[in-house]
Amino acid sequence: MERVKGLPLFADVAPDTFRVATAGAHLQRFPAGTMLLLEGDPVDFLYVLLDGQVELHGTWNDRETVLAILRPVSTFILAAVVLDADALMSARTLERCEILMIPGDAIRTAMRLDPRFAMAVSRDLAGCYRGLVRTVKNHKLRNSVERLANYLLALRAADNSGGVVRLHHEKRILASLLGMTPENLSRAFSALQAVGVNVQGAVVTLSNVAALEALAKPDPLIDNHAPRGGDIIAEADAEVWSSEWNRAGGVAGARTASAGKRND
Amino acid sequence: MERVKGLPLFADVAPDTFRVATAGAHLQRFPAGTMLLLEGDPVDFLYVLLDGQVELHGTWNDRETVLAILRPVSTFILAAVVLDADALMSARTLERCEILMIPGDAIRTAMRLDPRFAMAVSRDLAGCYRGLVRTVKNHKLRNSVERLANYLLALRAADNSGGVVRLHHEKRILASLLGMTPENLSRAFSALQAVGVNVQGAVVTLSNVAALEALAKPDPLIDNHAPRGGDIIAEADAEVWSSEWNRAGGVAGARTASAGKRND
DNA sequence: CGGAGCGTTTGATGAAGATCAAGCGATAGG
DNA sequence: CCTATCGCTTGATCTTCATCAAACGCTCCG
Repeated sequence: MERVKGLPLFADVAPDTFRVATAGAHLQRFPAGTMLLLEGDPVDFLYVLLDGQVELHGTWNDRETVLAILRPVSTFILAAVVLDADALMSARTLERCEILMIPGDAIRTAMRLDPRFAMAVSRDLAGCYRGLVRTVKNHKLRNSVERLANYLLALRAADNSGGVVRLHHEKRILASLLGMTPENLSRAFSALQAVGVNVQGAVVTLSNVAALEALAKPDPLIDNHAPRGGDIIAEADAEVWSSEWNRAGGVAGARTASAGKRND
Repeated sequence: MERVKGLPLFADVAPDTFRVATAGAHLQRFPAGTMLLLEGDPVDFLYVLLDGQVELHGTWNDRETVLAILRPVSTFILAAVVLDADALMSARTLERCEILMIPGDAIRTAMRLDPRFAMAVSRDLAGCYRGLVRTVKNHKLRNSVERLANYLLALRAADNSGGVVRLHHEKRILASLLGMTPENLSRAFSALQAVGVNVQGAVVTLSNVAALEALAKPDPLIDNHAPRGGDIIAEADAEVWSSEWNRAGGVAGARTASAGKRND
């Protein structure tokens, strides 16, 4: 429960509101591979992932694509809860998970009672929205090798790791997340050997980060390199971090220069 | 000003809040082709499009893609305002526009004062978020001909038009929005001739809607066919409409059947 | 009226990515 | 220990989409 109170969503909230919101909430454990929610289902609960990994995916016409992979602590399907609408994504556990389920009614009631909570919900949603904007830009503006290269750099930044990065998921899931087939992910990795990327199972070594960056051309307006863990847990925090880092000049103002050039 | 008060964002709000929020707001006219905002810029205002068309786009590495096209009445870059973050998208007028600009501070202050307003902001953001989820699914799960087919059907539903649909934008902009080149949009239109689609400038005639639907396989979890205009102006309203329509069974429960099949 | 400019279309070609098929390598179970 | 399974890789082939080039049709304007 303390971990829940520590969530950005509840951090700034009056004790009464917290009680209202978490009334009827229950903690539940799920085995790996459990369908938590099927797209099209009405959404009765806000889910808070406390431990494990959850995959959000969408299907159409016998095709399936992974839309996001969540790691603790994060909330999901908040948007559907706010609107009391049907889920647009399905949710499935990738590992054994510990999840807090908060009734949607309680959330909506708490929002009406406490403007600080409503504000926190807005911030959370705004963060998720901006995350999706980044996703769309990533997919429409880059090819698959570029997406993979930037994914590796983002992972490096998030985990504050040096030249060795660990993939957190199976490669076929990563492939779907990045919008390609497992075969092409494999080929994309080989293509990145030329810039010092080597793969051994889940362990990826980046022996030439400069070359990788030259190929990837990471952009703070697509890739959020906020270091996760510590202060930054919610998307919203990462977004604010990104803007501030950007304003402070980022990497020697590299972005500023290119922004000026674009001003034609 | 009455049109602003009529926005879902302000509809349910106390008069005091409305005054706070619109303090310092000013109405402005812009000619066609004006850059309202460049990605990476700090966002000082919430924009409310009252007349004209605005394009939101993103750039990377000399490539550019259209992310959304807005028509009145709609607000934009609300997410950046809520977080006081930098813009992730650039905004450009496509025609002469009439735009209300509300200082971001005023919005954030109003949210803290009035939970109903904060709730309205949350609903708006949730609606936009779900719109983007639909966009991502559309792009990752469908090829270009399928995207065009569904775009035409959505246009038909939105405008409540029969077999004749009018494109609201230049084809090269539509192409970018749908994630393809102008050349391929042209070819996609020719491919759709086989299912009764004919193009003459901006006028598209759908002489065989059944065949078009068989090819497009529209899905309420990707395509929101809420009829725009009338009650439904904001994305959030459209989302709620979609869920309710879906629960009521939609087109003879077509969706329900396929959802059941997916339950394997 | 004629021509410049622009958006669109059409065709030819090339690159990126999907699919199909087979083989590799680890892990789990008999 | 052997083998079945599963995820991953590799190669060959095909589809989809982008690019390049040229022509068409339209509007605007001298």
